[in-house]
Amino acid sequence: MKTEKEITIYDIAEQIGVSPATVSRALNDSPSISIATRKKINALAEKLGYRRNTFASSLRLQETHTIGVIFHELNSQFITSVLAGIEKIATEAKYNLIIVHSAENAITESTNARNLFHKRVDGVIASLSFDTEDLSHFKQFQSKNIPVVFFDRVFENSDGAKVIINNYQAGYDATTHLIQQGCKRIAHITSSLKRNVYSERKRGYRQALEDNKIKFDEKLVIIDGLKEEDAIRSAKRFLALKPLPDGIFITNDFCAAVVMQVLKDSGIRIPQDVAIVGFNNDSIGKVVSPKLTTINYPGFEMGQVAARTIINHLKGLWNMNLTNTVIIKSELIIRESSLKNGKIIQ
Amino acid sequence: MKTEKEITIYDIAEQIGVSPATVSRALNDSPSISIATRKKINALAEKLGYRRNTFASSLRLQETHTIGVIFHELNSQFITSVLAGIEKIATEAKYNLIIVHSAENAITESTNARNLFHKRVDGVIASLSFDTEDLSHFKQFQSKNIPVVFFDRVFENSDGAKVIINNYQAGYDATTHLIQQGCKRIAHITSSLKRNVYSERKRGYRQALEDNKIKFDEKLVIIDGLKEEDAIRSAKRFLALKPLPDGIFITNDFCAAVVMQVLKDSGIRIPQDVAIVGFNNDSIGKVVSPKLTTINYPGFEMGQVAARTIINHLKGLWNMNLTNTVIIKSELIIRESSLKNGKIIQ
DNA sequence: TTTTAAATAGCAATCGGTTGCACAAATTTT
DNA sequence: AAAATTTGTGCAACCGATTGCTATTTAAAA
Repeated sequence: MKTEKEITIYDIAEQIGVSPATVSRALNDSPSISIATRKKINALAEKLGYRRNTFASSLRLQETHTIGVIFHELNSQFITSVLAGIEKIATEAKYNLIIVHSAENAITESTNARNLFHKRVDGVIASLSFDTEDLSHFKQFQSKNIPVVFFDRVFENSDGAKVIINNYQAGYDATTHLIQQGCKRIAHITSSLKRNVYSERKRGYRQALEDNKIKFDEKLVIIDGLKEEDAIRSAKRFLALKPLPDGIFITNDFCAAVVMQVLKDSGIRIPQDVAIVGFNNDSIGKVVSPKLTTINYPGFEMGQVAARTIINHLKGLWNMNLTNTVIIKSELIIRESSLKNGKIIQ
Repeated sequence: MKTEKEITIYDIAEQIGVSPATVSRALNDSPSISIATRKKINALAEKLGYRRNTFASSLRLQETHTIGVIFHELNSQFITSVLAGIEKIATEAKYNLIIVHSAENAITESTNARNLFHKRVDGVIASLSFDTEDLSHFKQFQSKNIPVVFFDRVFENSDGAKVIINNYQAGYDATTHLIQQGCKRIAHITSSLKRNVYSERKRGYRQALEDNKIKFDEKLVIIDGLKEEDAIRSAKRFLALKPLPDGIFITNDFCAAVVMQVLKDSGIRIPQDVAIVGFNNDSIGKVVSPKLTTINYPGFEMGQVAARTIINHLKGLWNMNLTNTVIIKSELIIRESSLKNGKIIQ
């Protein structure tokens, strides 16, 4: 079906009158070829519209210059920022990306891992799905010495490199802020505690309560998914709590926005009746009213660090297994939704 | 660096005592190999953890079974839905995807196209960036008979397959709805009129005004980007209009949400003072107050249609150039932000 | 039983780029 | 001017899967 014939190094070699080996070396800027020859070959290649056959190359070199990215879902600004960060570094280093997502499903994640393995990625960057129970599907990479870097959702006590934030601290800060605003009874809407990000935030939430002499109550912890319907369900469960809490720490901005909407529809005033703190610093937080207090989660930076880690490892610049965990800085951003007293910042 | 040796068809052939050719055929379920042999080979392949070397295969077959997807930006639910739709169909047909985005930049788009070309994708699905002026960077695909399908943002009078909605009709419907709600002076916040989606919507907006004997006024058309800062700027320009219009048709939900926020901050009541209709049916529209009236833009379906079109073409099931343009259905979703009178539907 | 046809599997070339080693030419050193 | 280097290129063997053509075996037909 192809119309124009594909140009190969053999064509170029023939036209210039050198061997294909010389052409190959010239195109790779090998110093063993004279500059004059190199120039001539590159010029002709350009003119003929030569494009390297990456399959032939990968076949011979046994490497793909490709990094696989596995993540849970494409539904937040945080995750798109991470991808942008990865993309930036990968592009600079001339690595290709194959991006797959698990839709929060452990089986899909496993299938995706298998696919990446078959596509022979040189390395993997991953964030775990909701219900992933173990890392067995990443073993295949280890067996071929393919590096894997986890970000965001990780198994904290597993081997390998990880890029995370201090979720415990973030949860602690968010809760402390609510307490400082005068909240006495604070609920926590979160998601699968199998995931470090949520369990750690909960730990921070709990510790902050206890440090302020507020009794931790498991009944105030509402666990569900992060989709719209899940958030609506969570909000309803919140509304059923008696007496109604006066603050909520919600581990996701979109979820927080939906909950806020449901509460407002029920005639609850925010923050006067219920103060809310979200998580992620998604742009949605700035278009809801009141604007959402949240934790800034630096996705772009996280993506960059993850990509840089794996690429440097692949290039042999450092051994990844030594640098085990990188912790990125996060911080509380105070807006209106949590301000029972005090001024509006921002 | 690899630890475990990679299994090839030669290893399998040797262990079973057949030729590599037989193994290859068996793994591809060729009927020219007896069922017994096929079973034996597949079982051993499985046992040894064989993985097909796709480079060797692509090199030999001169096809990659990969589709490139170029789109403008990863910032809306619409676009992630499109990707999900493409992904679904591609996965079912065992096609791989390479996904790149231009960040609304014509030069990046061009570079991306070049990269996909070098990676020898079998086909391309694309939506144009903001400031793309011409389709010259897609010529390279035509020259090799690589099919290209455009979706959403297209050049309407160019050759090739397109998957779009009737943007004119959608703009007409949105504006008519505002008029029916009693709006007399309706502004339009939109984006680059180089893009069909925006120019067509504007055309619909204008026609609706004229059909209802409202004079079209170019001064009421505000053109800017779609990011948060752009939307804030648009909102300020809107606020400077004298007399202030009583309705706005905004061609993007996120943008509409931001504008709404700015207007509310200025003490404007929505929809009483200004009624608003957005576009895309992003989930953000349901968490702002009042909830946003919008146009449902079926991204998932659009992605599926685009992918199906190109894959069927690649499989030779139909000739894409004959089926020129597919129009997907869109519709007005009425929520609170536009209801000056009438009941809330939802 | 012999001939013909069908089923099964192998040979060997091919896809295009890379690279260790060999070799010739140009340059420098003795 | 001869010997020792340095520089620039070519040869040929990979990398692994695929497939047209051929050869062999087996089953069916004459």
